[in-house]
Amino acid sequence: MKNLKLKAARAAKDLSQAQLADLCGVSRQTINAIEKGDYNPTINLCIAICKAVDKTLDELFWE
Amino acid sequence: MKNLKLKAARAAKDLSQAQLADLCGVSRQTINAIEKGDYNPTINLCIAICKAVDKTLDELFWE
DNA sequence: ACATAATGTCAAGTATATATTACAAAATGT
DNA sequence: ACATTTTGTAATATATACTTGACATTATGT
Repeated sequence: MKNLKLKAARAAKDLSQAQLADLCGVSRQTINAIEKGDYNPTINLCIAICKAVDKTLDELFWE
Repeated sequence: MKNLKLKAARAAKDLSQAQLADLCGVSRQTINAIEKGDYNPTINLCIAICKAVDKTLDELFWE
């Protein structure tokens, strides 16, 4: 399932997938895949993403 | 860094590492390593752990 | 003191998260 | 219309999460 909460949070910060990837130290494809929902990132990456877009784990990754 | 919040939550449910591992569908060693803090589990496993011990991601995996 | 359960840890294997390169298709701005 | 940025999506490669099996150590109960 797509992660629309992440997509929205990223939009709210006016970041492209590439910029967010850069902030998190991962590739753009990884961010793309996470938003698209077809994989299972590590908790450390989730935390890095949360910090970059100013959200918490529960806000972005809890159903 | 050790995850003492997880250790406490597991204790509060009176679950052994092996029992928790079973509930989450992973090996005991994986739970042990996560509590010990030397690795970086996937978000799906974190969510499974949270559900098993009745906590949220922020409660167990946010600093 | 003994038995058993729970935890810590190691080595070798398998599965999968993530990287890299590359290209096509949508958006967006001018 | 054109140019540029952004996004979607492959293929192949590498790092690492997780497994299995095994043994040692520390708790817990009787």
